[in-house]
Amino acid sequence: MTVIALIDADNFYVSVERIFRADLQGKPVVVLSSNDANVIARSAEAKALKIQMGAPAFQIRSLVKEHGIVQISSNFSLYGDVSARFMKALALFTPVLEEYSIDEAFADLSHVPREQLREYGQRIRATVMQYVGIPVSIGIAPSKVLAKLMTEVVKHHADYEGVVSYFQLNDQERDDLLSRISVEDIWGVGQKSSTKLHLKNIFTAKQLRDADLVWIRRTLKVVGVRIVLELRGMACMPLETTTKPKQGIMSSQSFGRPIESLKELEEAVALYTSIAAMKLRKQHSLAAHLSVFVHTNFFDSLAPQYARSTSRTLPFPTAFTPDLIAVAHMCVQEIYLSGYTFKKAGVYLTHITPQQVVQADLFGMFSFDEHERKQRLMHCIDEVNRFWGRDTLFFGAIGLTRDWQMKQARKSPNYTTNWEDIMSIS
DNA sequence: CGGCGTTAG
DNA sequence: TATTCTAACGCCG
Repeated sequence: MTVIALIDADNFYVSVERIFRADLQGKPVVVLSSNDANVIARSAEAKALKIQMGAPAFQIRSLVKEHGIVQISSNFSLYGDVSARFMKALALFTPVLEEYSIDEAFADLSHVPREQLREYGQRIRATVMQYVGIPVSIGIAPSKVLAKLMTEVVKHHADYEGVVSYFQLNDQERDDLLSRISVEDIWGVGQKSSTKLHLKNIFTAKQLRDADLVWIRRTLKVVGVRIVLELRGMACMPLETTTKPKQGIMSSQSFGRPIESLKELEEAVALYTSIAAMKLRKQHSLAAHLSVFVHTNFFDSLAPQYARSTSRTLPFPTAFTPDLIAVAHMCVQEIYLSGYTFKKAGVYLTHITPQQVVQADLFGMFSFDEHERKQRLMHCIDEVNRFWGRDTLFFGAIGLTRDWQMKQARKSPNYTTNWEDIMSIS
């Protein structure tokens, strides 16, 4: 039988910040989204103060003052780098590893004798703590959905010491455990599905596990059937061990301040296009379709509202930033309306194909030589920026002032990815 | 195949 | 003053 472990870093972003700031231990800490707008990670102490995930920063201001909560702007290059080290540490324990998200991985532990699973889990925890410096929780089970559930359980019961295995429980204990879990806490069961289940008097994980599969298939489709089977201990979600190129690449951001002019909107869209194109090249892909969206501030009930998107199919797949910016600008010009105050814009690249496969277009506008030249140019720019920092070379269309860019007042240094920010001991 | 709905972190 | 960002998948027409 398959043995799957889910290794989940505790409060990952906060834990990463704590690696470099010993003074944050034991304190309530939150990490904020871009524009320092929302809470996107909370330390255990912050959770104890009832700060909700996603809470707008301005809503927790009195709590911050009262309890001395430390607020930190998100630093995704730092989190990404620590995540890579985390995954590397996990790879020491199994060749079959799915990097599920920035702070979680599924590992196949079928090779470990059943009675040694918990001890093995403890070794993983200790290793990650020693090599990376972050605490993790581990749930072990015969399926992904159950492993996810076990990880949630372990986080709420200190006596498990960070590792719990479904295999250590007898039937009665499994039933008891599943009866104490609400359906909405199951991985893959969201708000809409929960409501449907509640109407059928299904409230707990045990009730869902024992539900009628025909009704489930009719109501929650194949996704629901898969979840039920997994709850029964039948693995039907295989581990995805290879990283597939993204099928869509999005770059969007709320502005640091409202934008009214077409010129500034064009600059912002040019910036987002170049970021998206960079991600595209990083995974060695080309895109053949580009969409742009803009909208006003949905939360400002007094302001006139406007939201629109449009897209273009490109004559041939490309990752050449200037060509993409030119198309993006056509899109913005099409949807821009003066008299509105824009809060957010974004660029979405789709119809993504591998770089190697270049298909000449039907109308003969495609020149392979030109394509090669453009690829070499972008490669040079990427290399320069990789070495000297991402803002070293950029296209003029982005603008020079960019004072509409997001605010991040409380960002930690890039300790591990920028020489300027490396720690010094005095 | 595109658009929509749902879920996730 | 202030409400994130990104991605995947399944269904339906």
